[in-house]
Amino acid sequence: MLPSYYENNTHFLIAVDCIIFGFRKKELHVLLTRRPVEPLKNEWSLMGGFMEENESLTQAAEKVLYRYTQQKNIYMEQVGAYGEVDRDAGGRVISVAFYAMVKMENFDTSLARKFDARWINVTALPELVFDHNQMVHDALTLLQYKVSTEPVIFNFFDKKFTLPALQDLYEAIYQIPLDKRNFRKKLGTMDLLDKLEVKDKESSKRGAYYYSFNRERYADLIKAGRRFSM
Amino acid sequence: MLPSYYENNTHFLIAVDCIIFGFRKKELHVLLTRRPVEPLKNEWSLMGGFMEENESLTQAAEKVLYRYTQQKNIYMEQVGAYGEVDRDAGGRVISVAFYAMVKMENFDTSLARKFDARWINVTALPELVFDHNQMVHDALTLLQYKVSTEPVIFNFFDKKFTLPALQDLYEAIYQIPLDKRNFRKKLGTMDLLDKLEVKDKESSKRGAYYYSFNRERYADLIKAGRRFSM
DNA sequence: GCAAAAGTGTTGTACTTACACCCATGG
DNA sequence: CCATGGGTGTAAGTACAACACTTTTGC
Repeated sequence: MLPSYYENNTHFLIAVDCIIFGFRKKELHVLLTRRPVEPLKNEWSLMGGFMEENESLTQAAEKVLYRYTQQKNIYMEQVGAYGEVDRDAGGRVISVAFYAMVKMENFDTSLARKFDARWINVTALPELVFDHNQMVHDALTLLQYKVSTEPVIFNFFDKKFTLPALQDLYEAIYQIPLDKRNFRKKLGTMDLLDKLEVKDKESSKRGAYYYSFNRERYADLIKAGRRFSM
Repeated sequence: MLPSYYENNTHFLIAVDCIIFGFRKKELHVLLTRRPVEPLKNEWSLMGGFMEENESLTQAAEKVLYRYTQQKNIYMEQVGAYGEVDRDAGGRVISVAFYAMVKMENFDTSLARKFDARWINVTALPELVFDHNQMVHDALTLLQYKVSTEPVIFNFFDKKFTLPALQDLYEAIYQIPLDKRNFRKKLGTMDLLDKLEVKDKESSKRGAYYYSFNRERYADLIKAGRRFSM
């Protein structure tokens, strides 16, 4: 039996909206869909869903992510809660936004048809429903901060990546060009990447070496009181 | 009439919890209270309240801040939403945390008696109810970031402040000692403070000059593409 | 053989850190 | 006159920014 102090208060619908980021061909994309229900049916929208009774906010977000990507263990972080009274034209809904980094190389394109989902370049977003444009903006700001202070950018890749691709990704996130030599020097001084034997021959004739992120050396760096910085 | 797509979903209690920071005598404090209701009645808790029907999250937080401080226009920022299933022993409640910076010099001590409120040094917090310790920790992390990148620290003062007090405050927030000369040099290069005629004679015999933050010059600095950094 | 992308070092400048003494005043 | 906190500059080290040419290879 719940205390009446609790139950005499208003109850609210809670939604979770996910800003799903992916990287391909030098561009940072967001996974959008055509909103399947009224109001604003068929307008562009983030991937979302209502929170259910026996799940945490995090679990609700994981559920949404799994539904639209079929991937598990996606890197995800909360952006914040959005609670303006009129933010959702369909009713009083408080929404909690999460951003996620997915490996687009693994993305199942049949999902796109099933959910009417499309990857849209973050620099060319259409008008989204409700406050979703604001959410994307806030998510990108947070993403910029995160990838500059923690080695989370590697979540966009499936284990290995080339340095040109990594630089392209940082440039797409920061939305500024970076100097190639300075970029590689800075990466080099942290000594966190392992150069692999293989090259990516798809995006150039010469081919670029693949690298992988070394978690053990990152742990050592942190233990030594140093920090990731890009 | 609401679409059934909306109303067929579970509704939740939403609370707002405020981490109210204040600064006095070289120490950063948080305003705590003894929880007035069951469960965990009389345990240490943040200031909070349930969200009501016709208010935004921000308005709900402002309401809580006003109730416990009687101050308006308090600088406030959202920390995030907390939604673990068992986070509140009294029922299923999603809480959104906000931190606030208040001017302790203006604080009305009669409020302390009325609400059983006490300022507690942030380095010596007791065990708080639910996930409130986590909220304070997250709020402090965010506060550290904010005061290093935006000139928001001045919200702890009522217009004027001395440089020793400002340095003490940064040290209390960062929880590391700072070098006095380097601190003043860095402040000086941004040229955002106006030296006043008057001195504070309370905390030393010689007295320290008061300064005030110059909003116009800060706007100019931003316009010039530069940024606040401390 | 040439276009297209990968890879590689140096130098000047700006910022950060470390550090010690004199000053003003109330008691 | 002395204890207490306020105020001031310099030099070394580190990090950042700017910049151009050679290498590889598919076509």
